[in-house]
Amino acid sequence: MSTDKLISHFDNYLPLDEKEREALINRVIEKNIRRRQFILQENDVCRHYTFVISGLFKMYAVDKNGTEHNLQFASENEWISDIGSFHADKPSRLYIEAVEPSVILQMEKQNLLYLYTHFPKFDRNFRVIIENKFIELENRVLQNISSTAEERYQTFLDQYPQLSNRLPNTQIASYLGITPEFLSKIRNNITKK
Amino acid sequence: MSTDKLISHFDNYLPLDEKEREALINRVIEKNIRRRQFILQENDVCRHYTFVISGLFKMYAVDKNGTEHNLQFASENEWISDIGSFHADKPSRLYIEAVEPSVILQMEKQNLLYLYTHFPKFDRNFRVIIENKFIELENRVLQNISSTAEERYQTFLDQYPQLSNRLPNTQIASYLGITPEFLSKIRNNITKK
DNA sequence: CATAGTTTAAGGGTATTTCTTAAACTTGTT
DNA sequence: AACAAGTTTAAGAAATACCCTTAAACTATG
Repeated sequence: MSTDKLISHFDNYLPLDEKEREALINRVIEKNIRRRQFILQENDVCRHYTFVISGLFKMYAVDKNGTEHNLQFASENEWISDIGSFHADKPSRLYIEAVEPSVILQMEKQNLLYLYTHFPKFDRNFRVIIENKFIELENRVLQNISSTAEERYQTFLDQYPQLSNRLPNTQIASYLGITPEFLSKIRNNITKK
Repeated sequence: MSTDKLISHFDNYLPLDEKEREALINRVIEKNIRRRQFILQENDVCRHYTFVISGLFKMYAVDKNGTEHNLQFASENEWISDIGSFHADKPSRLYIEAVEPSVILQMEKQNLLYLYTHFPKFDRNFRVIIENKFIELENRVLQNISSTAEERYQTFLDQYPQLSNRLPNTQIASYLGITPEFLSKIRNNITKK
């Protein structure tokens, strides 16, 4: 069962007991998502925390020129959500789109709040989960303000080797904040070395 | 008392009851910090969560050329810490330095863990606190990958007007990921408009 | 409380990085 | 097979860094 993956995801933190497991699996819904299908679109309120069982998503904003800017990727065993929109019930500026055919588990806000209220362990576990995501994001900001595009690309390859195989370079360029043409040039430079 | 500021900080989340307040104030230490004094230096393990009562700090990394890159500022009623170093007990790559004479409250890891274990509300409150910081950081990443230096500067002024008065432009440039000279040019451009 | 020392801001010139545009080519999808 | 999406190349333009000078604004302390 795909809920097993979610249960054992929590083994990386404080493992769930029987009651918590049951409460959790009764409050998530499994969905199959096609490639290019959206689970969040701009101006919609983000209503779910999404846990990826298999597949790959990108979360991005579209600027006034229509250019996409990738804020985050999420693959197996990762959570993805616009948590600003989710918690404030306000329209999102972001899209979340499947890059590969995917299977996900989704939890609505009222259900997450139920878990938080009745089982403090979820507060704890999600605190630690988001602390880790925060650290990751802090490193990314540091890279962005201190490194050249080529260094950022190398770091991306080192840090997410599996992702770099599953994503087209256009998507990686968008994540790094550079144009696909310039990434192509960087790759050419690296090859020559 | 400066601990009152900390207590009422939590009123923005789930307010603390009498026992929680007492547990909290018994586990923090107040310190006066001089301008330019460090509360964390590279290669030291970050041993405290620091809550700023008054004053202003910058957290930054120093690259191989000796250039500082500001990851974060923290003023009144904000938490600052290298949480990666703090939780993993590993040497930090960051400095936290007072930009102004400051008063802080510091909590050691064992005390924070005590609060987490005995009063679930702290898990909850720190989860929400870090969720908010995560959202802020996500917005900054989006800015970094999608906007010009001038746009980022304008956003900074709009978002942190008080900070922009208390910080020299060199520090703001470092936060934005540009050179002080280029920020000076940007300011010149803006004036002309 | 004055002055020397340090930090900050601004300006100009040149070098480097990165973007823009456009076209050709390759690969993947239906 | 046909269309869409992704990659590469190249030339010129724009954004930004780098280096240096000068002047102004702090700040420490004799």
